[in-house]
Amino acid sequence: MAAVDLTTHPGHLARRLQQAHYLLWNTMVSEEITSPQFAVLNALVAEPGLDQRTVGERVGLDRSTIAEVIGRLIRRGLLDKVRDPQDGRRFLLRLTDDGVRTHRRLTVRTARMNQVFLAPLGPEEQAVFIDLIRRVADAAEGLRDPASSLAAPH
Amino acid sequence: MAAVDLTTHPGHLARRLQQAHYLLWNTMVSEEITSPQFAVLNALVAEPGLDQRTVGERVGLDRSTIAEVIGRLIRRGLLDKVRDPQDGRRFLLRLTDDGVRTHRRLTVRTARMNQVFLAPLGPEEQAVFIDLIRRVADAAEGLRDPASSLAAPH
DNA sequence: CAATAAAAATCAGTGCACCGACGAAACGGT
DNA sequence: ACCGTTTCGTCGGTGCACTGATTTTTATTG
Repeated sequence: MAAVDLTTHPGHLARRLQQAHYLLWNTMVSEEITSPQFAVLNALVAEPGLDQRTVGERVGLDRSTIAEVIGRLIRRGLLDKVRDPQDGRRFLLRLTDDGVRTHRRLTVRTARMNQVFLAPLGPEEQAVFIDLIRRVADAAEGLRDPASSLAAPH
Repeated sequence: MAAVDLTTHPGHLARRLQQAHYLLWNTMVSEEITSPQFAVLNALVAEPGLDQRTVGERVGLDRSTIAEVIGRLIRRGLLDKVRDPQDGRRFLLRLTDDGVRTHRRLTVRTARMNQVFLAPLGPEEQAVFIDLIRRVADAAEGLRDPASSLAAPH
């Protein structure tokens, strides 16, 4: 009888929120392009010619994951990857014409999806929600390396 | 130059929030038991003897995923699974002694982790945050089957 | 009571997300 | 010019999450 009420646990709610968004994306935006894939396209619209690692940093994905996502986008012909002539370790990324078109087409739909997603909240609440979630996420992300003496006992 | 500011997109923020929580869980709670696994243990502390599908419903996981999670918990000896004598399709789930101990041990740590996670917000903000995130998640989950004419064009 | 429908679980396939280890390229200082 | 270090990308392994198809068992209906 020592069970906990998970609906008061932000982590559990975060997971459910993310899943709900995943489903809504599939029905309202695209079944072929995922939300992380769109984030990569978007980062390259803003800054063409970025290298792989930096794109991952911009959208919040580690090196392994970004490599997979980029691999899929290249296979679908939305992205090109060329070795940096200045630095042979890097790959420079660039959208294809199809990639640009896809990004433009999906941008409209993401805006509509966001409206539906936030519809249960009033206008002021929506702004508060965005602000709170961003502050928590930012703080937790900054909580990674710094000597942090938060390690679990066992 | 038609790039979007993803820090205003709740879906993108939800993903980052979930990732941040995942990392914090690993450092502050356990590297062996994951948050969804703990949720399953917790559901079975509250209601011992549930079947697999119902546990999935309680914690918000579909049939495929809950099967995998339960498989891991059984392999680690935290859970037992027996056929329902009344209904041969079902498997009834029950915690082992080790499962009960693990749940108790982790409960304390999750509470501490939640404090750290929500620390960037003031006390009232924390309550608002929980309320908003729950309302959005609940609404989006209820948005699944009902004929919903939200389907994407292409 | 047999044919059919519904429900529980599994399986195959795709995709995101992490870690740790590895190889190749570049940089730094001596 | 050289050796050690850092950095970029890859690879292997684990785990969550979904869909759609299949299997087994139960329930329903003609």
